[in-house]
Amino acid sequence: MSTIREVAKLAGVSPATVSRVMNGEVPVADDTRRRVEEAMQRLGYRPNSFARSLASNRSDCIGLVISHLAGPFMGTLMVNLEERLRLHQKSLLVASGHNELIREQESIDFLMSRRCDGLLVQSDRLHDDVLVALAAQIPLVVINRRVPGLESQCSYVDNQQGGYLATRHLIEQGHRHIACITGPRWKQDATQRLAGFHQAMEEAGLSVPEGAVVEGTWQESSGREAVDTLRRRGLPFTALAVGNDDMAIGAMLHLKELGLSVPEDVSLVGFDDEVYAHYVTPGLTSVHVPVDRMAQAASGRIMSLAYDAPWQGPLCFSTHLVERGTVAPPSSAHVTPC
Amino acid sequence: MSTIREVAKLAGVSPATVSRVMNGEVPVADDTRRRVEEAMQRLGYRPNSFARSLASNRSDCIGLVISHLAGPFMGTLMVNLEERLRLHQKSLLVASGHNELIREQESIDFLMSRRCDGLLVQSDRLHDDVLVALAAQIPLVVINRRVPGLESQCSYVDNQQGGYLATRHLIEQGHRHIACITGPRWKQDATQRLAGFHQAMEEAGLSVPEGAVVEGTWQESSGREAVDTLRRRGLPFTALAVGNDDMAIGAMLHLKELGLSVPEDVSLVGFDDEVYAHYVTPGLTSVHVPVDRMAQAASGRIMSLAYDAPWQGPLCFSTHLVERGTVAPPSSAHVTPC
DNA sequence: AATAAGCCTGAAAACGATTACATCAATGGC
DNA sequence: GCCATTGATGTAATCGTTTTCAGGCTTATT
Repeated sequence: MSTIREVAKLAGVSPATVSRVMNGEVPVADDTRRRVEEAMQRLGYRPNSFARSLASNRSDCIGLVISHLAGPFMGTLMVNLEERLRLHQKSLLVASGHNELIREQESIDFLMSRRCDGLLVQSDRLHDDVLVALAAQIPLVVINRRVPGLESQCSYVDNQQGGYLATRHLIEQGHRHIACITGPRWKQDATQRLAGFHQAMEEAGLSVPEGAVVEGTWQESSGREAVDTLRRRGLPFTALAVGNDDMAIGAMLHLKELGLSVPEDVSLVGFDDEVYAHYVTPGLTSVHVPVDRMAQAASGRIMSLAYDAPWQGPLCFSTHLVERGTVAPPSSAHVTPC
Repeated sequence: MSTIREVAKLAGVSPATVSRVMNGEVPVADDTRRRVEEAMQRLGYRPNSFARSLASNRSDCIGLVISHLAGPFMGTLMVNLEERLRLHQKSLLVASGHNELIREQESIDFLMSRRCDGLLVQSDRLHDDVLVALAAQIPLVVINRRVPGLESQCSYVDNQQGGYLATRHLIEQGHRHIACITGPRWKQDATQRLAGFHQAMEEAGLSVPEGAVVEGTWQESSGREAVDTLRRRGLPFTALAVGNDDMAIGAMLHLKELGLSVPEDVSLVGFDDEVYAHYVTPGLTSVHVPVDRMAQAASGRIMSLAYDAPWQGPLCFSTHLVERGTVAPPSSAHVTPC
């Protein structure tokens, strides 16, 4: 493996000049540049990234902490992040939080000890103030979450607007008795979606009876259980606004097992618009989340923070409703299906 | 940020000794070790990974090339890889091939220029000989593919056995007219699964008529199209062995639209056992692929190649059938449903 | 023609670890 | 009691860049 010195020698210049040719900030005479480039070519020169980092104190790496790598839209997230970063010759160093607070913290420590130039963090568990403190130490962008006081470094989706959209759609179809299956309360996206539900109900002058909101775990199974819970509580409902697609599908399959049909007896709206949302019959109406745009914004923002790249654009994205087959007007016969 | 020299000074030893304490290969007196550790603690010392890499010519990074990051089991794959590597304080550098040959090659170049200590490659497009040549340059483990001459560096699933399992299951249920929807011919896993199909058919003395095998694209839509193709060809079939779950679900939904019921009129077996395989009704019977074990083996193997870590274990894993509701004996009335 | 203002380039000092080699003391075998 | 071995440590070279500083050469300004 050849070094910058060998290239310099072959081109008849100093190592400094070779460095300048590579980094292209400082002006270099055309003739010199050509000679250096030719020499690099001839030797198949590859700059040593360790030496470069040591001298420049830059790693050209961006760290990514994901609370759960196998989660729903992590694939889409990573594709978009990786693509954008690589355009700028930056690498993506990935660490998983494995769904545990302590491991998320460890991941951050790990990536910091690797001296990443910036950090992208997708985490529900870390406290707001931990993130604020972190942002003071290193260029940071928070993904899929809004941290008060750090708005300009958070790329996220307007989950409340999504919840509102889903619920208003049900209301517009004539539903008055709408229950809600929400995600874990400690997750920001879950509570925001729930807030949107309440907002739409209130706006329509509809009351949300005690017990009409059931907390699930995001898992399909908890969607099934939530249906049982609602029935046990004896609450009448003709529609369900559900916090994500998995729970919605769980609820839907379970309703069918109970002999109720969707959307005739119960209408349903999911959230996330997963690829498999239309695998159920009828296809699940759901709220689409623009993960790709969120990821692109996050990478743009981290580039601007870590490398002063020019950047502008929104950091908060709104959702839209994808109508399939799980919503219909309530049949008057079924206003009280339980 | 403090340096090794400051630690050495505070502990009253030489930098070399501090280095030895950190790396722990060479013996250090207990008393000295304690003093050094205390000094590191006091200063909050973090070794500079750039300097370390430059001097030791090791990056402690493993590169991962994924042909398509958002693909089906990439999440599971990455969780397991990351976890194992981090146990050994190694980082995972991720690059995506974005489903194009040229970008896969670029990804490899990119990771090589980063001087990763080893490479994990999941690719269908790169030629066998490219991979063999690559393995001569850098510790390499190929994921989900068997490269002739590189068997000891490939972690993969026995797709043929899986295809065999699926087809034999259909045969055992009494099916005689079985069609197959396969993935793209140029993908090794697709052809292997198809080979398993042929093996089972042959073993049972069943012929595979011309046109009974339709090539799809792995996408759900191509499953639908394949059903049309088969019907257009006028081939009688009572069962379908399908190359993956998405196409299987596409076929299933389309059969229903055509007024055929599953499994009464047509039985179906998918492949991959995706989380959403049971979202369709009835749940899709499918072949389970042990991605986690494949990933664990891959990380163990790359550790052994790149860092001489002890390692042993299998690199080829077999699948098993997960029975749900899409397979039943053929009803004699429907031997020729088309 | 003298001076100033750019350009372009080279010399050399970082950057902060690892590691080959040397040293010295303590131990053990004979 | 001598020599060889082993263990613990220090010295100093090394890894391959980037970057500061200084200087030489052009060109423009007066």
